Amino acid sequence: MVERFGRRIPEPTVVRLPLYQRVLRDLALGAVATVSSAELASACGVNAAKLRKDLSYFGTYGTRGTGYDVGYLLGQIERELGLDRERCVVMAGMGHLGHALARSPGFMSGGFRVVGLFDVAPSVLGEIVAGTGVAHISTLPDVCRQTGASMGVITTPASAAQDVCDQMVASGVNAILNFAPSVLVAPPSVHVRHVDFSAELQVLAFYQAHPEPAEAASDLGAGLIL
Amino acid sequence: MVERFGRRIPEPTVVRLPLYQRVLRDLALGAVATVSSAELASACGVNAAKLRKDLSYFGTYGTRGTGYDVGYLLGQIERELGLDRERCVVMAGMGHLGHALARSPGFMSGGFRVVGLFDVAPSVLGEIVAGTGVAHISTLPDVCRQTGASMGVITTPASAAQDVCDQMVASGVNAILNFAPSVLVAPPSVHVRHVDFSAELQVLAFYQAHPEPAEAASDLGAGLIL
DNA sequence: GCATGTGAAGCAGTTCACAGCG
DNA sequence: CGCTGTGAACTGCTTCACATGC
Repeated sequence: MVERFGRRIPEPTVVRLPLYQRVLRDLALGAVATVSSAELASACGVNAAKLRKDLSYFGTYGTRGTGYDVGYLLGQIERELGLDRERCVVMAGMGHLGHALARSPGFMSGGFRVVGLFDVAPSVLGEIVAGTGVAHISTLPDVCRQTGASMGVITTPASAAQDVCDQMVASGVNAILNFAPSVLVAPPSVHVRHVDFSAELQVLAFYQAHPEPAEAASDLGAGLIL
Repeated sequence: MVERFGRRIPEPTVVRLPLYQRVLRDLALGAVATVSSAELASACGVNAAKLRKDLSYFGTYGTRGTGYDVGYLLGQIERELGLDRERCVVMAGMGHLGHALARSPGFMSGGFRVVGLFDVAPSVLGEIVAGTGVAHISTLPDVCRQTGASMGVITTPASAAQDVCDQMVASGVNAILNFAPSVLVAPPSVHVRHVDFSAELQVLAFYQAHPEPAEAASDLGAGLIL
C-alpha cells in the first residue's frame, strides 16, 4: 500500500478516474459482475499495470485470482470523485456553446446541478434553458451565496473570461472549467481547468504535418487493444 | 540544438504550441515587436525555461540579450502547426454541440474548412449551419473522397461514435477529434484526441473533495504568475 | 493457478544553472 | 550586461516483474 491516508494522487491518475467510472458503469449496465485489471484496462485503452497502480492509491479493492467486483469498484471510484454529494454549478456565457452544454444530458448530470445561467446580452436574458432562466451576470454573486455554488463554467468570449472568473472567485467559487480561449489568473486555492477545442484541432494538424518517421508499418487489422 | 531534423517532439510540447500561438497573436495585434521568454511564459502561465526548451526543439528563433521577434516567432509556430495549408474537416453529429461547434468562429477558422456536416435525424437533414448543409451520414465517404478531407470531428452520442469513427477512417480521415464519451478504437496511423466535458467537471469535483493537506496557506493577493 | 498489489527499474518531461552570444 | 539555448540534475509517471494471497 502506498498512501492510504497521506494523499498525493498523481494528476494523470485523477484524470483517468472519470474514464474508469464511465466504463465500469457501462459494464454494470451490461450485468457484468467482475472484471480483471486486464479486461478493464483494455476497455479503457490503458495499460493494466497502470490501472492497478491507479486503484492502489485509493485502497485494496480487488480479489487476487479473481479481479474486481464491478459494482463495488464503481462505488468506490464515485466516492473518490466526490460524486456522492451534489454540487451546485453556475455557468456564464449563454452563446451557442453555453446553450449546448446546459442542455447536454451527459454534462450536467450525475451530481452536478445547474443553479444559475448568466449572460449580459438582452437577447438571451430571461430565456429558459433546460429548466433554468438566464439572468444578468450582475446577479451572479447573489445566486452563488444563496445556493452555495462552488463550481463555475465559463463559456463567454475570451474578452470577458477573466472578468467573469474574478467575479466567480469573489463569489465563493473555487473550481472553474474554462472554455474561453484565454489564460485565467486565479488564486492558488482555486482549481482551474481549461478546454480549448481549436487547440485540439491544431494539435491534430501538427501530427498530420509531422508524420512519424516509421509509423504504421505493421498495420494488420485494428489490433489496437493490447 | 537538440534535434532539428530527427523529429521527436514531446507531446506536452505539442499541446502547448497552440497556446503560444494564440498569445503571440494577441501580442502582435497589440503591436508588440519583441518579447523575452520570461514575458511570454508569464502571459501563457508556464515556466520560462520550459518555453525556451519547447521552442528549441524547432530551431533557434530568439536573439540573445533581446528576446524573440513576435511576428517571426508566430510565423514559425504556425508553420510547425501546419496552419499554413488549409485542412478539410468533416463533422458527424449535429445535435446542440455539433451546431455550436460548427457555428463557433474560433473553432472552425484559421486553416480549417468545414466541408461536410452529417447526421441521421430527418429533423436536421438539409438544414444549413454556418453555410454548410447537413447531409446523411451515408454520404460521408463520397464527400471525404471528393474533398480529400483528412480530419473528422465526432459529436454524436456515444452509441454511434465507434461506427462513425470506422466510417471516417475507411474514408481516408486520419485525424479525429472525439467529443463523444466513448473509447474509440482506430488503427495506429490515425490520430485520435478525446475531449470529455463531464470528465473535466469530475476532475474538479475530485479536487474539491480532496483538498490539499496544506494548501492556500500564503494566499496573499493573486500573485499567480511567477 | 491466477490475478492483485507493489517495490524497483526505467523513462520522460521539467527545472536548474550557466556558458555563449548579441 | 541581458537573455537565449542547453547539458545536467531532478522529479514524477509508467512499466516491469514477482511476492502475496485468494
